[in-house]
Amino acid sequence: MSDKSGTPAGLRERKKQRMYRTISDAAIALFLDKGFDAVSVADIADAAEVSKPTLFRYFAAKEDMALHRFADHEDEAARVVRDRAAGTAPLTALEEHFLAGLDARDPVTGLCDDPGVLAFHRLLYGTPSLVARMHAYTTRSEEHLAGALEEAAPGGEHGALTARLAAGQILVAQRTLALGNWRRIAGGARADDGRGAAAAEARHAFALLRTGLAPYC
Amino acid sequence: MSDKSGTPAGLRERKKQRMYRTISDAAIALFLDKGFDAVSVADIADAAEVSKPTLFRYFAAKEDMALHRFADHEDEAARVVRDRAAGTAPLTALEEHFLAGLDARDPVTGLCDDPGVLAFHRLLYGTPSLVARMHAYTTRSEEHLAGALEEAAPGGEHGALTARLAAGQILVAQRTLALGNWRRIAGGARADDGRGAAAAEARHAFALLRTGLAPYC
DNA sequence: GACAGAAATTTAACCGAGTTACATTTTTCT
DNA sequence: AGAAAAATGTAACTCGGTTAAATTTCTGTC
Repeated sequence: MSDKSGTPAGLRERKKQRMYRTISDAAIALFLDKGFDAVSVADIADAAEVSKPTLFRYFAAKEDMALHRFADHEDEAARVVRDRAAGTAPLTALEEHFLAGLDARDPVTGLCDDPGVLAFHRLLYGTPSLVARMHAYTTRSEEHLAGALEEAAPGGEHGALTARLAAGQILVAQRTLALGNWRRIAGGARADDGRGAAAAEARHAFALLRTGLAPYC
Repeated sequence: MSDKSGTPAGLRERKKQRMYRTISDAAIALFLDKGFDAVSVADIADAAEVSKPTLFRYFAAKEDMALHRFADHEDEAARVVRDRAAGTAPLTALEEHFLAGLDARDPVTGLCDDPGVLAFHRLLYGTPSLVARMHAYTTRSEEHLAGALEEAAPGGEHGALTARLAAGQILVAQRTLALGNWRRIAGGARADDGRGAAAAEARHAFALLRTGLAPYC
């Protein structure tokens, strides 16, 4: 039974996948309860019922046990660009995707007052080493998006450079919007009440991306 | 003799300043020679002739011993905006400053083939933990620039948001340009030969900031 | 110029993240 | 069933960073 690539039915693979989740869940539960720095990897190993070296065969660093879920979204922006409807501009697709995320209270938009999500975001932004580690994910995200953008509008005098610049600017805009939303939520605002303002801000940010930084020219 | 703030003539203060440099210099020399990970903080302590706890009373982390010099440039962009000539737009001032940096072979532009600078950049970009740590500096730089931009063009519907977005976009553009320049230098190009292309790229990037991401609309 | 008190340094021990070597178990393939 | 391969556990280790307490060095006053 060796079905090559595609859907690996290997029992071992599924066990590995399950172990990822088990460790990640145990770690996040502990982090939320006591704070990142107050939890040792030995505590996590105990909770997940594995040994310490095994922990680090699944995750390269303690931080990744908390951030694992972000890895899945690493190529989200790139996918939105690649999977956009024919005739739709990349920026339009990204804007609509972000606005849809706002409506769905997607945690990555920052506009989400679910207590669990709120606690997780507080953990994230409140722990410098997690913020630092997340930057690595952002950087890869940027590279993926740059690749997708260059496919979308290839050539040109500075095609590759333009794609990299645009990718960086788009992601920095999304990050800025999400941080602003989260700050309001963390300050006690309710997601439902902030939706209108958040959408207006998002449209403003994308308009700025489209038409440039006129206020500073 | 207690001359308060201003220029602290304290002998102790000057000793402290000197110690910063001594440690930083010793650490960077060792890093360049053997690589960041192959140097232990004990090695640095020996070279700087201090004890390990003293090391960490001067620097919060091993990474900061290499990055200390970047802290000085943390508010450079903000200063350029604040100190611009009357009647000059912030973006214009920043563009001219970057182009001047290119001409001066300023290391922060990436266009510098001085062997020492090249080796340092190779160390920097080749060491993930240094890249991660540098992100903290970038973030603070962004906040400073956002503050300066809001002073420059206050008010507006989304004034504060616009300033934060612009700051992020400007710095991501500079970072992208510098990385591109460095990659060419690291690939063997000479700074003198690359200056024209680098300047063209810089102008292109700032034009994009001014007029928006038309290619993706 | 001696002296009391504050600040900086050293020593030694400690904690936690991450790694390594090796023996043991579990899974896969034949 | 059985051999090869992969995953796990144990124990010990390295290294970054911190802490406590004793000691030295500097500052300012009488």
